[in-house]
Amino acid sequence: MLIEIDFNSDEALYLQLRNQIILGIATNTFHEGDVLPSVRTLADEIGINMHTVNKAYSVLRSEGYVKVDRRRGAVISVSEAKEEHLRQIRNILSSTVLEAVCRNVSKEELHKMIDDIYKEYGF
Amino acid sequence: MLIEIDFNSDEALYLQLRNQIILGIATNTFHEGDVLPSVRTLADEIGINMHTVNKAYSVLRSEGYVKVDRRRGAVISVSEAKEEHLRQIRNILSSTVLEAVCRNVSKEELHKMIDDIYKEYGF
DNA sequence: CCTCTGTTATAGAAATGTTATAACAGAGGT
DNA sequence: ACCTCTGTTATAACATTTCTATAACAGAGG
Repeated sequence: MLIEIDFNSDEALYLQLRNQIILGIATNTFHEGDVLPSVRTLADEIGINMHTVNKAYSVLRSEGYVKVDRRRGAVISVSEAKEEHLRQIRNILSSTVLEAVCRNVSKEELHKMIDDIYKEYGF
Repeated sequence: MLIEIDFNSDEALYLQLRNQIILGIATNTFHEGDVLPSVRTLADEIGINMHTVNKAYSVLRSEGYVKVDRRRGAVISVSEAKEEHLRQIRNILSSTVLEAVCRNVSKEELHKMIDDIYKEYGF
């Protein structure tokens, strides 16, 4: 998978990397059980430090997207704690809804946006 | 309005403040034209530095939630550049949708969540 | 044994967040 | 005129976070 990092972005490198990997999982570029490149390999490919990649992997592990095996490396393994995921996503959505309400964006418009995004990615 | 700041949160103080004010606007605690407390007053009330409040106000201004008048202070004035707001909200939603897809959260579940959040706030 | 994993421990540089003083210009009230 | 209230600007200092750089360690496999 092509990982694209924008060094001019104000988003932290390890978060960009996290997001790219989540994108990869969502779009089926990475499948359950796939092994991500080692921290050193990926760091070299992207041209960043090993520890930055390690931080991204640690975040992904703590969020339940990968399991890290000392011998095999980081393996895609999406947690199935759905209740917790729902809570987490609800939290993010809450902020978005508040901003939408301020901007006179209706519930229906948000629904449509979500549908559009699903279509856009072909889900 | 009661502004609640959590000093143990890992979220920056100025962002917590920004979010609380957006919450206030969304829930109609703050209305169009209302004047927010001066940076010094609010800083004293909360117990933080004037510049931190100023940063929150600056962010809110750049995002189109308030207009800052040198004589009157920060006045609630929600921008009406709806196209831009839609783009912005769509961006935030995109990340959320990707995470949802990874977690096997369906489009319908997201719709329901949004409806629930709207209900929760009484919109 | 050698090499590959992630992990840990330091250390330093750079950027960001927060606080602290101080001063300025503009507007309103007295 | 004077005082006081706005936001704004300019410094400075400090803590935290982010990113890099080296180095070493333990576990597993060839």
